[in-house]
Amino acid sequence: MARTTEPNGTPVPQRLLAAATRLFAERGYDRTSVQEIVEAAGVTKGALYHYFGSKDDLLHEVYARVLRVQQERLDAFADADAPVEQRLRDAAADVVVTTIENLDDASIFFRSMHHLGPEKDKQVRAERRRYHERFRALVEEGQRSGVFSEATPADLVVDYHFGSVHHLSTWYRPNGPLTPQQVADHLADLLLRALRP
Amino acid sequence: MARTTEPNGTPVPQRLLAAATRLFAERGYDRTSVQEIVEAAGVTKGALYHYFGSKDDLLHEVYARVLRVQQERLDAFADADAPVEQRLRDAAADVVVTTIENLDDASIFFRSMHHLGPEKDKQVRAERRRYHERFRALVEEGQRSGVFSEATPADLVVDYHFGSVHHLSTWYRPNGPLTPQQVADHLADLLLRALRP
Amino acid sequence: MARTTEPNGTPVPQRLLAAATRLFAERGYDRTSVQEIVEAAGVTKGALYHYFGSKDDLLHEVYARVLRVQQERLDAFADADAPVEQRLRDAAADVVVTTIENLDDASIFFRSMHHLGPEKDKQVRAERRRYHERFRALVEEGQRSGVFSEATPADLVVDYHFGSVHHLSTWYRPNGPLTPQQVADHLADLLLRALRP
Amino acid sequence: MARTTEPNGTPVPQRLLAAATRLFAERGYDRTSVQEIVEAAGVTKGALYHYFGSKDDLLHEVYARVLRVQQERLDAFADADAPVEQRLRDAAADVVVTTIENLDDASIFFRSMHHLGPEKDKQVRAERRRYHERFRALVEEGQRSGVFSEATPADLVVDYHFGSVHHLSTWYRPNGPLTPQQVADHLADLLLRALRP
DNA sequence: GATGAATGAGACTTCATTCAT
DNA sequence: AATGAATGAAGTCTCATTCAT
Repeated sequence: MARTTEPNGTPVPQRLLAAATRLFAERGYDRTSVQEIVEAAGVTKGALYHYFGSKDDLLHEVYARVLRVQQERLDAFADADAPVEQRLRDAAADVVVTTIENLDDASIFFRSMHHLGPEKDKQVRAERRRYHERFRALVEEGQRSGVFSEATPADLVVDYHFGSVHHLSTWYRPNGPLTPQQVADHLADLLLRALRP
Repeated sequence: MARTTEPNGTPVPQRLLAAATRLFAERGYDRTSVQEIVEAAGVTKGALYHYFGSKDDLLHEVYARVLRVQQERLDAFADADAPVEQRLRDAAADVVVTTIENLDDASIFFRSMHHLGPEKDKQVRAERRRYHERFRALVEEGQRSGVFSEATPADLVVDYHFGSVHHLSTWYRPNGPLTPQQVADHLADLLLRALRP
Repeated sequence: MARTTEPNGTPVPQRLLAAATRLFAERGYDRTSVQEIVEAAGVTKGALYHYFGSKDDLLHEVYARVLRVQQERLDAFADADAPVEQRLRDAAADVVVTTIENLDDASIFFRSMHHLGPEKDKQVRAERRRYHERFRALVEEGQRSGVFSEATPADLVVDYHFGSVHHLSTWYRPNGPLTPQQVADHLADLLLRALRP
Repeated sequence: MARTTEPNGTPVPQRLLAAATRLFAERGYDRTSVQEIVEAAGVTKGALYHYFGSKDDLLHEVYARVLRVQQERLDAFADADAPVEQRLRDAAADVVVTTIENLDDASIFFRSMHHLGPEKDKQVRAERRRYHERFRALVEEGQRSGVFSEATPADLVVDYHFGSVHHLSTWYRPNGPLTPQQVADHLADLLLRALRP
C-alpha cells in the first residue's frame, strides 16, 4: 500500500516542517511561498494542505517545537540539586548552546513572531511568559539568599541575558573563532559577574 | 479617510517617512502595503513614487536616519574628556535612552534589515560595523588600562550589550514601571558590573 | 461578459493562445492587457499565469507556432523533386498563401518581434536565419545552374521577396479583389521574372 | 531676454523631436516614456507639453516629416523629363536611399503606425494613398506605353516594391557590405527586371 | 493520501497628463 | 517659457487556498 514516505524515508509532515524551517530562517516567513516549501520538501501543495491547515500552522509548529525543548531544558537545570549560582550559570549557558545549535529555529522565533494570528500569538506569549518567570525565579532566589546583588530588578536581568541570546542569530557564524560552548561560557560568565554583589 | 496627518504644513516626503516608520514598526515591512502608507500620509501612490524610488527606499531612509543619529551620539560620548569607565557608561546608557525614545525606528532596524537589497545591505552593514568598532574600542581601552576585566573578548562584550538594546523593542512598554533613564541606568550598570576586574 | 469562446471543450491554454493571438494582431502587444486576454479567453489571470510564465511567453508561443509551420512547408517544397525554378516558385507562392491565411500570426510576427526578451529573441533569430538560408540556397542553386540571373546577390533577392510577404499584413484585405492564391501567383511571378537571366 | 535654446543651440521643439525619433526607433512608441524623452532632450516635462499637446503629437510630427520629404522627392523624380523606365528606376532607387539614410524615421513609420488616434490615422493614410497612387501612375504609364509587362496589376507591383522598402529597417545595417546606393541600385534593378515584357 | 488546475484578491510600480507657480 | 509636484488609472504578476478527481 502507498506509504507516506518518499525515496527519502522521512515522513512527509516532517519533511515539510524541515523545509519550512530552513526557508523561513533564510528568507523570512513572508518571503517564503508555499510553492517553495513544497518544492523543497519534494511534495505538492495538496500534500501540505492535507497535513497542515495553513501556512501559518507551519510557523506555529516551529514555535511549539522550540518552546517545548527550551522549557524542558530550563526546568531540568533549574530543578537540579546544586547551588543557585551553579543552576543559573548552567541554565544561562545551556540556552545559549541550544540556541546556537538550532539557529534557524531561533531566527524564526525572534524575527517572525508578529506573523502569528491573535489566538496563537496569545498562546505563544503565555508559554514565553512561563519560561521567563522560571528563569527570573532563579535570579530572585539568588538575590534573596544574598549570592546575587539586588541592584537590578530580576526582570531586567532576565531581559538583559535574553537580549544577548536573541542577538546570537544576528552575529554568530558557525565557522567563527568560538565554539558554541565557548560563547555560552563567556555569556554565562558575563551574567554571573554582573550579578556579583 | 484614515489620514493620521492631515494636509498640514509638513512636507510630503516627511509625512510619508513618518507614516512608513510607524507602520513598518507596527506590522513589519512585508505586511505593510504601499497603499496603507500613502493613505496614512494622506497622499496618493504617485506622490510616493515621486519622492522615493521604491518601497525599499523608504526602509533605507529609516535606517540612514537611525544610523546617523546613533553614530553621532556615540562619537560625542566616546570622545568626551572623562575616564574610560565613565565614557563607556555614558555611551551605553545613552544608546538605551535614544533607542527607547525611538522605539519604532529600533523595531524596524532590528527586525527588517534582511529586506534590503544587496547594495543597500552592504552599505548599512558597513556603517553598523563602524559603530560596533567604535564601541569596542572603548571596551578595549578600559581592558588595556586595567579598569575592565579581560576575561571576555571585547567583541563579545559589545554584542552582549547590544543584544539587550535590540531586545528593548520586544519588552519595553512606555507605561511600564521604569522610565527610559532608569532602564538605561540599570543596563549600563549591569554592563559595568560585568566588566569589573 | 466579453467572452469570445465560452467554457466550451477547448483546453484553457489553447483558448488563451487564441485570444492573445487575435488581440496582439488587433492592437499590438503593448496595447493588449493581460486582463483583456483572460477576459477574451473566459478565464482568470491566475489561470493564465498557471500555464504561461509571463505575457512575454504568450508572444513567444505564437512565434514558435508560426516558425514551425513555415519551416516545415519550406522544407517540403525545397526538397521536392522538380526543377529549381519550379521549387522556388512553389515555395515563394506557398509562403504568401500561408501568410495570408494566418494574417494575425504574421502581423504579430513582423511587428512585435522586438518585444521579446534577449534569450528568446536570440532563439527566434536563429530559427529565422535558418529559414532565410534555406530559401537563399534555392536562389543560389538556380544562379549556379544558370537558370537565374546573378545580377543581384542571393541574400538581397530573399529580402526582396520577404519584404513583400511582411508587407501583406499592411495592405491585404480578405474581401479585396484577389484571392490569396492569385496574390501568391502574382508575387511569385514577379520574383521569377526578376530573376530571369 | 530668455531664449528657447539651451547650451546646445538647437531650439527646444527640435531637440524634443530628435530625441523622440531616436527613442521611438530604438524601443518603440509604447516602451518610450515621456520622462525618457525630456531627459534625452535636456528639458522638463512642462516644456514638452508647452510645445506638443501630447506624446501622440510627437509621433504624428515624425510621420508628417517623413511623408513630406518622401512625397516631395517622388514628385520631383516622377515629373522629370526622361523616359518612364528611367523615371521609375530613379524614384524606386531614391526611396531606398532616403529610407536608409533615415532608418529611424522608417522604423517608426512602419512599426508604430497603429498607435495613431483615429483622425490622425485617417490623415496619414490619405497621404500614403496619394504617394502610392503617384508611384502606381508611373507603372501604369510604362505598361500602357508597352515598356513594362502588364502581367501584374500595377497596385501589386507598387506593394511589391514598397514591401522591400519597409523591410529595410529589419535587415539593413550601416556597417554591412553594401552602401545605401548599392542596395538601392539592386532593388531598383530587381523591380525593373520584373517589369520587363 | 495526494494531485494540480483554477481562483480572486491584492501586491508593487509606471505613466501621461495637469496645474499652480 | 518653463517647472516639477501630484494625480489616478492601469499595468504585470504573486500567492494562499480550494476542490474535483
